[in-house]
Amino acid sequence: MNKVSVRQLYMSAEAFSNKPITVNGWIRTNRDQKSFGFLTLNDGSHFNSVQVVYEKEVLANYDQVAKFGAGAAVKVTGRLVLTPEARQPFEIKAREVMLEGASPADFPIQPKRHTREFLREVAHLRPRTNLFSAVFRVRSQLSFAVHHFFQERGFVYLHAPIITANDAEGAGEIFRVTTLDAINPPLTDNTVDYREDFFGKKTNLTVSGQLEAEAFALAFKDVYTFGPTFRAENSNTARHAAEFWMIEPEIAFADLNDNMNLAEEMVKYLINYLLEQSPEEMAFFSHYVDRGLSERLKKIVDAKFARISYSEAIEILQKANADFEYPAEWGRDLQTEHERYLSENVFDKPVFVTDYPKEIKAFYMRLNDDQKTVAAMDLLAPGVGEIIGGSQREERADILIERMADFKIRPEELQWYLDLRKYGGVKHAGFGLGFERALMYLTGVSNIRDVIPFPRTVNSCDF
RNA sequence: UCCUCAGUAGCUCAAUGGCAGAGCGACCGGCUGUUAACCGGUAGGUUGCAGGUUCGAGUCCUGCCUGGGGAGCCA
Repeated sequence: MNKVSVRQLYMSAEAFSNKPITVNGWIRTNRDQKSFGFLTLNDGSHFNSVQVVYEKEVLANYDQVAKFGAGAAVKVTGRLVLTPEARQPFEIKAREVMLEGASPADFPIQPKRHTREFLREVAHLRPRTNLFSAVFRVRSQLSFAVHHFFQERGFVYLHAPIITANDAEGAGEIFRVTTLDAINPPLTDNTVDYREDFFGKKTNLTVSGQLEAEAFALAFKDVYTFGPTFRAENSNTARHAAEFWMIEPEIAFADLNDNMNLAEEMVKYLINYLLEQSPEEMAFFSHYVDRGLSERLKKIVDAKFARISYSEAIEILQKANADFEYPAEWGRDLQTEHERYLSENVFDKPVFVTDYPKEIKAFYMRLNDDQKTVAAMDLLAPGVGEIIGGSQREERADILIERMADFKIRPEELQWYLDLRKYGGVKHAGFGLGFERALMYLTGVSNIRDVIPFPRTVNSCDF
């Protein structure tokens, strides 16, 4: 028997026309009548489902099939019939419908509208809904697109460590990694003695693979990381998670402009990739999740991203005819309301903001000639805010050491990082792209918890 | 962490301090082409938890828990 996926049917329906096939999947809806009925069957291989027609005079178990509930798994054997005049392009005339796994009446995903909040509580079952079926197939596609983009350009993919002893990145609160007994840890002078811990020192989950990526960039020239990242921040927003994935390219012999060019090229590549590879899903998002999404994304591909300096941004904001809760002021970080105003009102497309005051950015960012700003860049996208943060890195050892001192980072903690400047150091740059933020931007899904299979956030680690 | 809104049937929501309800879903029945089918009927409740005020609390007060939205932090 020819076992096929629903995707195969949609890809080449003609080839299967009138042929006997077997499809395995889960019932979305079951509508029975007196002598025949219809199953909507989805197997996850395609956004769309396939309609199965079953008839009393064909199926010996008709009465049982008519009672199969939503969520039940079945194996359907029958003949594919093209139905160009009907609402669906084809259907399966069943010769046999076998129950593989029953689903009682209390199956939570019923054929009715559910809120995202409710579906989060049944995260193990929500992939069987239209929305999450689309989201997670696109998530898979987008991961692949990221690799495609960099591999086509000769970048080397680097697996940065998940566990690290770097405590100096300043990228946020960390999760401690330890095997010590939490109730009775080894003490020396009344403080926990991490020399007795697994690694013989304090260790934590990574907050960024950047420092390691820099080491590899200064060997392979163009590299990227793509892996999980952990932040123990007590953030309670729709765009923060404790565990998320980040893409961090790092390019050598390159400056901030090269960096922005790469970021812009990548964002456009990812959009194009999804529009081509996931047309059904993107059409669904554009219709039901964020109206007009596809058209907006297409416009972005053709647009030149705006680029302004932080100082220019402050000027625009100060002259703006807008009622900000906090007025823009040079030296202070941009508020969310400022970022939104810039990306949504002023430019209505992604905008790079560059050259921030050194005090509000990380120690490794390259000091500009004005001695007041650093070669940093944030990409602000309408609707989701900051999706990329990056910079040209400080390659001058003496200045880097001064900057570390400003941030109270002892050089011996990052001797290996300083070594990179000592031995063949060269100008280089890189950025971090929040994978989920990109996914939110590209799908129109507005809560990060709805683009992560099993999200981890403050006070929530279920499943 | 702060501000704010909410928590009542499986889900989404009503209910002036005075009998706890509807729609959807489920279940049962009907229907010869349905497609988030349609028509008729049935069942379904510790009103988030713990106290308090009151003759009487879903409703008012206090504390806690959970969730949404916003802010900060950031990707």
